[in-house]
Amino acid sequence: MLTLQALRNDRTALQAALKKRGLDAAPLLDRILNLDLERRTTQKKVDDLKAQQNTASREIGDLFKSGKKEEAESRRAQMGELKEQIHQLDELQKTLIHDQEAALLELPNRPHESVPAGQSDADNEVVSEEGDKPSLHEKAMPHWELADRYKLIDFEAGVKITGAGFPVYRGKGAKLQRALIQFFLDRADAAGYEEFIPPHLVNPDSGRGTGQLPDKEGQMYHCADDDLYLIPTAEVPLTNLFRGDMLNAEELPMQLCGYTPCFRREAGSYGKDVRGLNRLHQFDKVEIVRFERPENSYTALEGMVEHVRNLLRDLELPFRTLRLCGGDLGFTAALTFDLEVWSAAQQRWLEVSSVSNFETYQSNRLHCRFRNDEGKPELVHTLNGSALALPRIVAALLENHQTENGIRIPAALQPYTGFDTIA
RNA sequence: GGAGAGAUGGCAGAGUGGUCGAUUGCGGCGGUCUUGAAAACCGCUGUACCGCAAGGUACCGGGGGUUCGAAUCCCUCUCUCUCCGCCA
Repeated sequence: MLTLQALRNDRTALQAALKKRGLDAAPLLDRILNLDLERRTTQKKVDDLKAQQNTASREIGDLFKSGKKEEAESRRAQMGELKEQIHQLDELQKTLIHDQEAALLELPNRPHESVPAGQSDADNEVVSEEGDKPSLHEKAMPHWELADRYKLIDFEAGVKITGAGFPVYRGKGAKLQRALIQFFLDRADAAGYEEFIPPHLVNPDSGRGTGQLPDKEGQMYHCADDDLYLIPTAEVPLTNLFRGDMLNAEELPMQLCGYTPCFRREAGSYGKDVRGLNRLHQFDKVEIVRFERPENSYTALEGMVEHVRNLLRDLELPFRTLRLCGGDLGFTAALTFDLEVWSAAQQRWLEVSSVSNFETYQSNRLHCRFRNDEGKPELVHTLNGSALALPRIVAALLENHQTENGIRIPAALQPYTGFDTIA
């Protein structure tokens, strides 16, 4: 969430920035600032009363010690009303803080100045496009047919043992998954990201830390008996690693990566969008995460995008980079670049990576800080990106590299698969 | 699952009802000394909120209670550790 300070300091600019999301933040900002004013007034009152109480208590203690018992007793008898007043104001203060916190949680992150205004993904800005879209032979198929033909993925078996959206990978299909994971992890390692294997279930505090809770509750699988959530992305456990911590300034930037399966309920989709590997309830992903000093975070973001581009180049996939517009920008992000690969057989772009800078939006909720050069605690900037999510990469690999004699494995991946063709 | 112990500042670790926001050590910052560094010595060093400031208030795992007054007593929850049981 945004800091109250950011909101108070420069409300006009904030309101203008949020407009790029298509959000009229004025009523919410008014509500928060009014609550803030009331909270401060109450604070002043209650602090004064408590100061009175503290002074009186000290004096009563002194009276007892110096043997003036009667005077002490009479002073003590007078404290009741003061106590009651304090109690009531304390309760009011709690309500105000709670309401203010709740209102603050409703406010999305402030878009970076480079974010274009816009309603939907149609308004995203194409930053660059790279690679040649292949022209396929006449009998070319979409990936779900290829997966079936070469016995790489068994969608029906997944439906039987679990349900739709839980594919079973088999044979070379399974090996391809494992090869991609290893390939992505090796590249992340070479780029300086330390590998982590985090838990795949997290507690509610972690869900709140990265912003999945409370608003996106329905998108995660929940284990009710233990009140744990299946992670929708490794971002959740990786970022929460440092929840509540004071980071060592010399250790910044911190670069983490991790492979995990990801679980998403994704209710409400249908049609070609969810066909085959396009949208799944369980999928694999390698995630990269950075904790940065604020002044470096946008340079770091560029670096992360370039890291992902290099992966796509090595996989010989045509791709483009989008700068998300305000309307398509995630709730918690200040700036996001999406990377999309061209799906030749489906004739459409598939999102394979989303790289974002959250600035202090996550770290404020996480209470994750470092000591700046003045020795003062300061919120870090957090960033993350997929590097990469597997299913749509697999879809594009199958479709774009298909020939009449089988599917060609890109050279960079062959050391990992141990085969150069799927036939 | 059973029994016991514990949770205090960046870290370690004292503190069992009244100048305790908290002794001390480490770490960090500044200084003396030194050509420089180390060592030694001296000093400073938590966070948040209110306030122009002076200052005030809160925070010793979370929540509640007792009391004029709680890190300290009581209740409760969470977590950690040790031992036992079960298990990959």
